[in-house]
Parts: sequence; C-alpha cells; structure tokens
Amino acid sequence: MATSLSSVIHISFVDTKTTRTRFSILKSHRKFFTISSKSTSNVPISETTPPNNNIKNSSLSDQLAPLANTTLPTLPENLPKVLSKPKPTWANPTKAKRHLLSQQRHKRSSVLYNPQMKEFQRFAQKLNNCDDSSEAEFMACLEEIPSSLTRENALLVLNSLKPWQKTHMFLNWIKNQDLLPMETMFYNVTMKSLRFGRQFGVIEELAHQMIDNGVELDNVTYSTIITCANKCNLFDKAEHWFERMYKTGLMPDEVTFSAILGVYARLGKVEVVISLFERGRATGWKPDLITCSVLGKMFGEAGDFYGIRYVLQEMKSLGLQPNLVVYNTLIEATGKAGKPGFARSLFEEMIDSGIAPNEKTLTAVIKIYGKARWSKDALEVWQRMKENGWPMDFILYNTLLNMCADVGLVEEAETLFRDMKQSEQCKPDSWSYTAMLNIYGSEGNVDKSIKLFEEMCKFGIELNVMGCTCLIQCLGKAMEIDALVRVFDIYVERGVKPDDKLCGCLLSVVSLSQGSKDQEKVLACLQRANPKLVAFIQLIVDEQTSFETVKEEFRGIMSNAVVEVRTPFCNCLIDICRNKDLLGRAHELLYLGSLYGFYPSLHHKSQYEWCLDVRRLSVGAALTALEEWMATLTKIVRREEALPDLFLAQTGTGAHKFAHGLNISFASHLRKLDAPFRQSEDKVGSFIATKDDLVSWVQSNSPASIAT
DNA sequence: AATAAGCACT
Repeated sequence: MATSLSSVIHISFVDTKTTRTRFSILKSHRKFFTISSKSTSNVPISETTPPNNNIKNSSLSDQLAPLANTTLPTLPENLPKVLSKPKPTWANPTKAKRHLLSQQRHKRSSVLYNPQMKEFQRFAQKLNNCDDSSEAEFMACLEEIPSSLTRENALLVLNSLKPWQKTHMFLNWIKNQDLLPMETMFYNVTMKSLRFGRQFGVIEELAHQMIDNGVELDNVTYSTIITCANKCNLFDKAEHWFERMYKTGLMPDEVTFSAILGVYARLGKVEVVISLFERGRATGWKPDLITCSVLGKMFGEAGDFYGIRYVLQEMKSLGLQPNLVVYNTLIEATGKAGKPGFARSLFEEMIDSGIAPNEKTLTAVIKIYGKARWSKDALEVWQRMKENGWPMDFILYNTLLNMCADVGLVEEAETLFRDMKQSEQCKPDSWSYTAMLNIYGSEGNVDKSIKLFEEMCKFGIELNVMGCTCLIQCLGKAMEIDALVRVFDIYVERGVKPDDKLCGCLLSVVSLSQGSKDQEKVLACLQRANPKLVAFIQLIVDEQTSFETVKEEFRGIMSNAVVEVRTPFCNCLIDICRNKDLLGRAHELLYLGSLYGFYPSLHHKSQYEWCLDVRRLSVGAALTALEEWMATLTKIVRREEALPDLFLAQTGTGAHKFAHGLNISFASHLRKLDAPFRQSEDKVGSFIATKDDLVSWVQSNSPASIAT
C-alpha cells in the first residue's frame, strides 16, 4: 500500500477522533486541531491564516505552516495533573488506521561469519594510513586488495575508512570494478562517513545515483540524508528528502521520524513538532530518549518551560528514565527557559538517581547559577566538584570564570585562572582571558587589567572585541586615556573589528572626558571605529544645526546600530550635549529617543500616582527627563488640569556593580531646580512630592527658571 | 548501515 504524502497529511486534518484525546493534553492544541480539521471543508484555519484549498499539491511545509505560525501559549499551572494521565480512549479497533510512521524499526541484516575478516581489516588499515591528499597513492594501495572481495568484506572496509574522501573513492572503485552488485548498504555506510565530514553535496549525489541505478533507498538512507542536511543547516533539503520518502510510499521508522522531528525542532517549528509527535503517539508510537532529548532542547530554545515539563511528563507516562544526555539537555533547556530553580532540582534529581554529572552537566548548571546570580549555589557546586572529583575540562573552566564575573568572585576567579595556567590540558585561551578582563574591568582594577593584556600579547593569545571592550571600559572609567588609546590601537592593528558595543563604550568615554584634551584622543579612536557617529556628534554640538537635520541623521545612526546599543548611544549623546551646556539639544535627543521607543518605561501613571522612572538612563539623560517632566507638570498645574495626589521619581539604589551614582546626581539636580521632591526615607533612590508641594512650587516659580 | 548534550560583555 503506497501512502502518498498528501494522503498522510489529509488524514491528519480530518481524522480528529484519533488525535483529539491526546491533544487534550495541551488544551490550546486541541483547540487548534478542532479548528484546523475544518480546513478540509474550506473553513479558514484561523483569522490570520488563509484557507488552504490546495492541500493535494502543496508541499509538506506549506500544509503544516498553519501549525508553525502559532506559538506555544502559556499554559495553566495545573497542567502537570492533566499531563500525568493520558487516557488512551481514542482507540477504535474496528477501523483500520493509517499510520504516520512505521512501528517497526528497520532491521539490521545479521553479520555473517567471515574467515577473511582479519586480512581485510589490515587492508583497510593500510588504506587509512596512506596520504589523505593523494588519490593516486590511494589507488595504488587498492591494487594490493586481498583477492575475492565479498559484500561482507566490502562493507567492512567501507566502515573502517576515514576520512570521507577514502570511503567515497572506495565506493566508486567497487562500482567501477563491477565485481559486486551495488547494494543499499554500501551507500548507507558511505553516507555515514560523508555525514561525519559534513559532505551533504556528495551524499545527495550518491542518493541520485541510487535512484538512477535502481538501488533502493531505505530508512537508513533517508535518516542519514536527513540528519546530514540537519547538521549542515540545509533544512529545505532535509524536508525535500523527507517528502520524497513519503511520495515513494516508504513509511519512516522511528529513527527517521525522530530525525525529521529534529529538523523541525532546529527550525523552531514548535507546533509542527508537537503535531507530528502527538499524531505519532496517537497511533501507538513510543518515543525514545533521543526524541525526548530533541523535544526538550527545542522547548529550551523557545524559552518554553511548560513544554519542558510536558516532555518530562511524557517520559514519566512512558516509563522512560532520563539518562545523562537527556538530563544534560533538559537542565540546559530549563536554564534557557529562565527557570534556574527547576534546573537545580533536575540536577539534584539526576545525582540522587545515581547518575554522575559530566563536564557538560556541570557547565550547564554553573552557567545557570551564574546568570541567576546565585553565588551560594554556584560555589556549593564548585565545592562538590572538588570533593567528588567530578570531571573538569576546558569549557567548564571558562564557564566557571564567567560565573565568577557574573557574581563578582574575584579571588575565586584568580585561583581558577592560576589552576588553568598550571594545568597541562586546560591552558587559558582567549575566552579565559576575556573573562578575567571582564572581572578586573568590572571592579575597575586598571593595573591588573593592563597586566593581563600585556600577558595576552606576550603569550600570543588571540585578541577579541569583547576583551577590548572590557579594557576600554576599565581604562575609560579611570581616565587612563593614553593607555586606552594604546590598547585600542593594538587591537585594531591585530585585526579586531570594533562592533557597536565597543563604539558605545568609546562614546561613553567621550562623554566622560568632556573638557579635557583627552576627549580629542578618544574621538580619534571612535573615528576609526565609526566615523559616522563622530560626524553626528559634530553635527549635534553645532548650535546652528536644525532639529530637522538632527532628526534625519539620528534615524540613520540608530538604524545602523544593533538594537541593544541604541538606548546607550542615545544616553551618551545626551550626556555629551549636557556637558557642553547644550540643554536644548539634549532635550531634542531625549524627545527623539522617546519617539523611537528607546525609553519605553520612562513614565507611568495611575489615578493616584505619576511616576518618572529614570533607572535605565544615564545621568545626563535622567536630568533631561526630569527637566522635561517638571516643565510638563508646570504646564498642567497652570492649566489647572487634574493631578494625582502623589508624584514619584525613581533612580534606583545604585547598588549594582556598574551603577554610576545616579541617585546622587539626581538629588543634587533636584536641589538646583529647587524642585519639591524629597528623598524617600524608606526607599533609597525614590523621590516623592505631593500634589500640594508641586502646586505651591509652580506658583512660587517664574516660568523662565525651568528649562524646556 | 541510521537518531540526542556544553563557552561571552550591566
């Protein structure tokens, strides 16, 4: 019975009886499925998706697109209770069901006893030892092949050859010699070697050769092709061969099916994966650990914690106990989904179940604790690593260093760094040095930063833009401008290309070095990194420049910069203008920044309280925002419009390691404006005024005293 | 003869 692709998909859309019950596991998907089942009667799939009237001729991805376009919604907290009891009430034994995948795994043919095995093993060894780059030498070696090549021995040799070029050449040789009929297995073994070498082009060539010569493509062939395409990020190719398999009437077995799920998972098509997974489950398929791992990773990438819990529940109901790899994947995924507490309990559960963590487990856990700023937990794991002799490797060392940077453990980082230098296997590399530069930069330790940099140059450690940014930040804050320029020059000479973050860092040093000769030196560095930005600075500090021009150029500068630096850029530019007493320009820039949405949470209002939140602003931008606010409030008071009882300005506590004393500058500016705000007694970094305070302040002030 | 896991700059 040949099952065409379209009929498979058609079943998926109409045969809701088989799928509905399992879909009730995920409420939203049941809802989706009920709706999409109507698509066969030309009812739109959803408001946003046009009806697909052409199911027969569209590609698989087109047909599944409506699934892919919906993101997995947040699910209710009580979900696990529902998940833990999937009652299989869908079964309808009277009706033959068409399947999405074959329940039987492709069978391996048995290995025959082979008296010449040893001889051919030696031969393969000889072929492996000959020069990789010389085809002629390889062909010469082939002359010495022991006589009477059997299919078993051909497979043995194909299986042992590496790199892929040799496997490929040997396959071609067998074909050209015409000694043996070409079998599917010869191609499959060769493809495995080619996949290791990421040679998708050659694999595809062989697949076409098989088709042309009438050699059957089986599940092993397809799964190898698909996983290779996946590895090479050729997702359309993976889909193409998957579709071809269905079209030729071959059902994927569980390995191929798993490989297909892996492709959609890597594409982030969560809905497609869930749909295929559920449909497979509904027809009796039992997913294995590998499939669970694929799903877990996908949900992690999607930041979907409920999805991860869903995978865990599925495993539980299938009686699958996670192994080391699955635990590692799920721990990492949980971290990515922003649930460090859950990651920690998975980690402990894993150890309690008797599985010892490896380097990858510990890397994931340490990274999660560092990002969560859980220094206590991170240090505890580190302690256990030492006590239990848990494995350490190079990546784990660097992850530990990054964790130290995240939670501010300077001495511990120094100890680790020394350990690395003394070790044989894990000598510090550019990542390790960058982590240390980050640590010293954060605490403003100029001497140690410079010493580290000199060491990097001496040992020939690769310089990267992140290390440069850390150094520039550190030296800029300390106003060591000559050293800053020297460091910048060396990085540029060594071919490091400044990125937007480095430019932002230089820009902030420009604003800090206002009024000194040093500013020119920093501007010269910035000129090399981003000449347009320097031109823009010159434009805005010229009072003659019109607002229209500033507006136009501002747009250009900001759209060329990556999203993360746009707000800091705008902050620095405002600072530069304020430092030059160009208050009008500072207000224009703040206005433009607000217009482009760089300051989304600056104002919030309730019936009782209006709040100005300047916590993400630089000092200059915060003061500009304060002036703007006072001017607006003044207008409102004068017009006698409705006002709330309380006004609140928030600067934050300045407790963060990169805090710039915003609350202090803000308080002093309030005094300068003689504004009616008082520092809150129970909340540091909050400034409060009542409606009465404000009204009397406006009445006692002349309009001219407020900058607009 | 085929399927799953780790390194970065508030």
